[in-house]
Amino acid sequence: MDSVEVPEVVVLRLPLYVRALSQLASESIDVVSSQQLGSLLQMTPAQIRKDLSYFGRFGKQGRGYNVSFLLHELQEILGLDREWRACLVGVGRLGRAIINYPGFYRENFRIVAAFDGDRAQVGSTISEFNVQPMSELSATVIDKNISIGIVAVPAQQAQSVIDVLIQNDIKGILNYAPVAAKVPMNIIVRNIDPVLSLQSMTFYLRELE
Amino acid sequence: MDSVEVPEVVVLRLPLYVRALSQLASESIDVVSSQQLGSLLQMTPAQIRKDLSYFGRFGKQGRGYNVSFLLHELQEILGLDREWRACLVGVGRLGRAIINYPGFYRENFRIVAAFDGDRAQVGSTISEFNVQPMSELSATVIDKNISIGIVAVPAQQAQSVIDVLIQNDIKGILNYAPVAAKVPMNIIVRNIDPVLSLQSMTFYLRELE
DNA sequence: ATTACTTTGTGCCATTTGACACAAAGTCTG
DNA sequence: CAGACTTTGTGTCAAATGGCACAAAGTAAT
Repeated sequence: MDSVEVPEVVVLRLPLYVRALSQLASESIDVVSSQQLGSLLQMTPAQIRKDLSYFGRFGKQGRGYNVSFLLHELQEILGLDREWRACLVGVGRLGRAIINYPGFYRENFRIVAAFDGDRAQVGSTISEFNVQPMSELSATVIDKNISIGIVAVPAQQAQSVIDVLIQNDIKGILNYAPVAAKVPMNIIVRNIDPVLSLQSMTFYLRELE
Repeated sequence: MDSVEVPEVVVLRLPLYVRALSQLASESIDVVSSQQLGSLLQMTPAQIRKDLSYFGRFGKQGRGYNVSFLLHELQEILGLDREWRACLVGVGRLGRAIINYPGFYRENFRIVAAFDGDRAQVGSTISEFNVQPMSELSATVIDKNISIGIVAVPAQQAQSVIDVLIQNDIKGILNYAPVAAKVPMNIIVRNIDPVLSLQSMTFYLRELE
């Protein structure tokens, strides 16, 4: 099947296609060309076609791509045709915002448990979640079939939290802490770090003044 | 000076170096080699040296880099040796979390105004901010010398908000809305989109089950 | 049916990006 | 101060990435 390894950059773009296609589907648009998709996403049609060609031949010459067909194919490729369960670690300001963010739920990501290393937080209730101590992580991950850990603790504690998650067989980590996590190669980490984004932005803004 | 254009990938990595160096400085470490920095950040020493070489010769052979010197140099290169003022657009759940996030302030990014297109929100007070109507954006941007716009409105309204920001001479946009913003080339956009991150993560998690 | 379009999938090439490896320059030890 | 290390900065090459351009395959209109 995948005789050639799919480059990671390609995988990173697939969700963009999924989002654009969802949008088109919701507008009852049946067919879309790589041209149109490209102008929606600000990228060249050739890149879109090439990305898709890693996975199959989804289009029709002279016509384009069937929106709902391609959408479903991509969702299946990305594993979005199922529910994913995550646990949150850290229920400070950031953690609470994450729990209350409806965007995860809408895309079939379920936060099903919340942990905190701070004794003072444990036992409190945050929007229907009972905040559990880290010692219960092991049992809860198995019990609730959790595969993703969301890290929202201060920088100093992040690495040790990540270590615990990995020890408990978590394979994917969404890291909001401002640290470069050290993890084995088979663990997938995604960092959310608005400060880094701003700090690279100012390099270009600076030149304008 | 910059006879060769600095690649954007390099600029994106500089903030990582700044962060690591800050960490080292706070531990009173005076000197660091590209080797050590590399193991901290999980990258090859050669890449670090090459990245830095775009901007100057900061190291000493046989010794490494002076931490506080290199830190200051990079901060200056990135324009982090000054304060940057931003306005927030959208004071829903996400916007409120952003306002209350102390990480921006700590790194010299100041949110100095908050706007919302929703009449119902305008006039309310959110942690000392008076929420202003979009009609006041133009005057406030000039008045408060704002150069960055932080977009935290629903997807549907994002593009029009971004258009307004650009019309008012905002050159950098931190976009939390799940849309591919259409902007002229001279505008710098950084997207914060945890759902996209998760959706590319599951591609790899899926293979494990 | 024929002709003029449209659009895909991909071979090919140019550009970008990353890593190796080494001379040059400095440090350290005895 | 000599010799063994260490480490930078960069020339060179290899790999990854992106875009062009075109044959093949379809559509549409007369």
